[in-house]
Amino acid sequence: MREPGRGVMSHQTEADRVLRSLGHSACIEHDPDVLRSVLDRVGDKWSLILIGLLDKGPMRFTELLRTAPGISRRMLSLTLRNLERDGLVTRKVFPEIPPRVEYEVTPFGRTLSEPVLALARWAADHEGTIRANRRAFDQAAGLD
Amino acid sequence: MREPGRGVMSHQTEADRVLRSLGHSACIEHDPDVLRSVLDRVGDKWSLILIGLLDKGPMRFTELLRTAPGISRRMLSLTLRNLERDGLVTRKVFPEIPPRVEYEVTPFGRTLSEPVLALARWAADHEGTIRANRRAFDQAAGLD
DNA sequence: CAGCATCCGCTATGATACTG
DNA sequence: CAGTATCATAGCGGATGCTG
Repeated sequence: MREPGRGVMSHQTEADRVLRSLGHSACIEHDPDVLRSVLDRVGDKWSLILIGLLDKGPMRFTELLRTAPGISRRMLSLTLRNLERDGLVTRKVFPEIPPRVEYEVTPFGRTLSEPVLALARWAADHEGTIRANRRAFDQAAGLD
Repeated sequence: MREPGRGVMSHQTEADRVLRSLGHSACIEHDPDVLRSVLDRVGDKWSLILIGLLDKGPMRFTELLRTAPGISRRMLSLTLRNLERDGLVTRKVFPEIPPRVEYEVTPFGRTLSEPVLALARWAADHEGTIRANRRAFDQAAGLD
C-alpha cells in the first residue's frame, strides 16, 4: 500500500516495469518478476481481506471499517483507492445526507478473488503441517 | 519477512477473524492466526520469488543471489531460513572447500507453487487491463 | 458518514564489513 | 563460497483531528 499524499501513488513504477518486462500473457514461466508484481498488488493483507469481504457483496465505507477489525481509516481509504484504481472495485456515491458510498467488486475483480482464494485455501489446508514444521525446526535449533 | 523465532503471529487477531469470515466460500475456517502467518510468509515478495526459482531445480546460495533480481544477502539468507523452517525447501551442505550449499524445494513446497503460479498467471493475463485501468484512473484524477 | 491531511513510531529491508 | 553481525533508513501503517 502506497502513501496517500497528493498525486496517486507515484511509485507503482517498479511493479509496472516488472510487468512490462514479461511482455505477453501467453505462457508464463516461473518469472520472479511476475510473482513479485502480483504480490505487490494483492499480497498486502488489507487488499486480500477487502477483496474477500467485498466478494460477498457491496459494502459501505464504515461498514468495511467495522467488518475488517483492526483496519484504520487511513489504510481502508488507501487500499480502496488502489483497488479502485486497478479496476478491481467500483466506488458508488449516493447523493444523500448523510453521505453514502458503496464499494463493490467488479467482474474483473472477481477473476482475481479466484486465485487469491486458492492461495488462502492452500494456507488452510496446510496450516497444520506448517505449524508442525515450525515447531520441529525451532526445537531442533534450540538444542544447540 | 519476520525474524525467525518469535515475532510474527503475535498480533492482528481481529484481522484474522475477518479472513475466517470471508473464507466462507472457500473452506478456510481454520485457525486464523496461523492462516495469517502463512499468508504473510507466502505473501512476501522474496519467498515467492525463491519458491518460483527453486521450482525449476536445486540452486546454490550465490546462484540465487545472482538470479533473484535485487535481493540482498541478508534477505536471501533470512528468507531461505524461513522457507526451510516451514518445510518448503531443504538446505543441503556439501563438505567441500570452498563450501557449497544447495537449496531445493520439497514436495510440500511444490504444492505451494501451484496456487502461486495460478496467481502469477492471473497477473500475466490481466497485466494490460491493470495498466490501462491505472492510466485511465490517473488521468481522470489529473483533470481536476 | 466518508475520507483527507498530519504527525510519528516501528520494523522490514538494504549496505557494508566481518567470519569460518 | 556461504553466510552472520551491525548500522542506517525508507515507508508502512496507526492515531487523531478537520472538512464537506
